[in-house]
Amino acid sequence: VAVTIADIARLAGVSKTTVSLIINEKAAATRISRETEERVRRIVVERGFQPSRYARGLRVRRSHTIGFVAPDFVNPFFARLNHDLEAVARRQGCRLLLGCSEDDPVLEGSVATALVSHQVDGLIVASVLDDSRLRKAGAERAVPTVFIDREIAHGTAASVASENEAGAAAAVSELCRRGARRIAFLGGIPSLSTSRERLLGYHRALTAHGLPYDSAIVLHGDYSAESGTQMLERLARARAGFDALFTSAYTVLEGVLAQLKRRHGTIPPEPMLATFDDHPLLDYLPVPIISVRQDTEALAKAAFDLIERALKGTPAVEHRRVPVELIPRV
Amino acid sequence: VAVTIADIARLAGVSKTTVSLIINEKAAATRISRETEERVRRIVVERGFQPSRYARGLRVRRSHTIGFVAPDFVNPFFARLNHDLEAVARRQGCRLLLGCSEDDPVLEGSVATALVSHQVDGLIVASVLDDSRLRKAGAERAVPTVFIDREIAHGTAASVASENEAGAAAAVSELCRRGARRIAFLGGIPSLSTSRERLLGYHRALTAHGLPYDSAIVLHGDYSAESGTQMLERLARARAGFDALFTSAYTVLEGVLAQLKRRHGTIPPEPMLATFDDHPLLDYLPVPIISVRQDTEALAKAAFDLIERALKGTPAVEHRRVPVELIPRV
DNA sequence: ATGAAAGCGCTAACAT
DNA sequence: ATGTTAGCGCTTTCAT
Repeated sequence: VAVTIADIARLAGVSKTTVSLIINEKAAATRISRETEERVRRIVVERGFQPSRYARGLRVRRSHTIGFVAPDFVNPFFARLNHDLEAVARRQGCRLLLGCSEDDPVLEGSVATALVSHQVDGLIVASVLDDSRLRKAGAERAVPTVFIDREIAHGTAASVASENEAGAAAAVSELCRRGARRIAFLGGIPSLSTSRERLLGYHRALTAHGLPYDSAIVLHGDYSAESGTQMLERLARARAGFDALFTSAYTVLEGVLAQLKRRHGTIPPEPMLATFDDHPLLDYLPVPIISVRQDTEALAKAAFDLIERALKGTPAVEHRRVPVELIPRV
Repeated sequence: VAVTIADIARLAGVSKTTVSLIINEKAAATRISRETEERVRRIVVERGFQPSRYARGLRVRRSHTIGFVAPDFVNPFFARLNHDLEAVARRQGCRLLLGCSEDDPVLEGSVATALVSHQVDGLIVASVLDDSRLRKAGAERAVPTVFIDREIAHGTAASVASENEAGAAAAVSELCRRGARRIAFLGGIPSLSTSRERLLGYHRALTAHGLPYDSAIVLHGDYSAESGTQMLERLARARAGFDALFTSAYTVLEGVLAQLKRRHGTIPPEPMLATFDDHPLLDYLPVPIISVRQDTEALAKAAFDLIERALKGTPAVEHRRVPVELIPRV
């Protein structure tokens, strides 16, 4: 059914080489005459010829496809990241091939392998793997990989992430400035760099404001709304008082809000709330929620930049950090 | 670098045929002895052999890849759709290849073409094309295509969409039941089936409740937040009174909320608000927003089902509708 | 129960 | 300025 390069060649009365050179814009070498080029191009358009990526990929070993694996594409942070990655891919003439890990290390592994077998030119992954599992994962990839959002084993593979520590510190400081004295920390998967760094920022802000660190009000779970709900319940049961709450991700905040509403019928003014990540609708809640907005566009650009670099044979293991924006909401 | 089927064959002391048969689970024909199979499998695992999709695709004409083009992956509806499509693709051993149209017909065309040139087995598209442009678009695809969310030219290609009319009618009826007498309709791109059908539902609900249809409070724009803001401004300037507002998509609602907040400093209890689409955070707004939740999982499943069917050579042009859920919020 | 060989559509080195 | 040819890694028909 599909028309091949051979068809075009026959139709134009030239060789496949000639056609190939023309469609790949390599007629530049003045090798091909103006008129042959015209003629061939006309026929190409006429017949709607589309070179097969498969045949080409088989030869050239470039798929113009890059893989993106993330735990969840609904989470507004990853949704935006996804959107922005697609946009920069598009500008580069690439396509994004998706894989969802559901924050499950095993699934992540199989999904990444699947993408590799699809011959992606590069892999961008928001990984749930902790450092211990790294070597195994690293081994199976001959594909340029950059870790995004979550940094794995500093020093092994390139990565791009937000300034987690500074962002968390800014948000927690803002809580302090508003008079909070006991701020609970509801974290995500504790082994991930995001959680660790945000906890560090929390700690730093506490210290800066002369507040003590109390592990009784520092909880961990995973990055799901249910986990947010559960952590808040645990906190309540423990009767360790608190007047403010910092959630380390949007999803966790969602769970917290659900639980607050369930308990109070509405979102009460106390505890004060701050969160990593942002969402437009936060502007309209009855209480002012301090949030930290990540620059997904910059993250996306940086990730591609690193992939590009690796593809060009400069496999520098670089770690980039992107600034975040504090949205105070008064 | 990569290990090929020839390597495995050599290592195992068998032919490529044998290896191929084994990795494709076609040893079932008892053709291959138990022990050869074992041996080959061991070596495959040992060497981490991954057959090249390109070579295979070249032969078999199946990429196990399907394309998804949507206007925006941040919009929570499309984010969820994207997420769910990835999940069902994964279960089928397929991957999702992304393309964003930004609700621009030209971009949509080029992005769809790009996906086709990547040899996707099928195309799922939330199209911004209106009926007039259809023939052109349809022509370039020899690829099984199903339109999702937005139905193009009833009768030409398969489609899956929500019960837009019923959903809108339910939401608007709920507004009536709460005492609304003049309900404004803020639509999206008027040529799209979603807008038309939701408008129909609005109309039907009005009629059912004995309310007149007044075109002065029925506006159209596009599916962006800015458009929501502008429509609300136009409405205010026109001084055509209204006591309730129905937005035909989440994005439009976002723009409306932004404008309301800008004007009143907060979201006022009047006008009453209802919208197509849903978001978890709507639960926590200070005013009860009636929303209509689409069943993205069902949409995703249906879309794949139709693609599957077409691939199996039953190219029935089918139009599926999936029910929506009214979330009243009192 | 297994192998040889042709060929999918393309690119690129090497003629001419 | 243009053509020949040898693969890329795989599947599949046809032998054995």
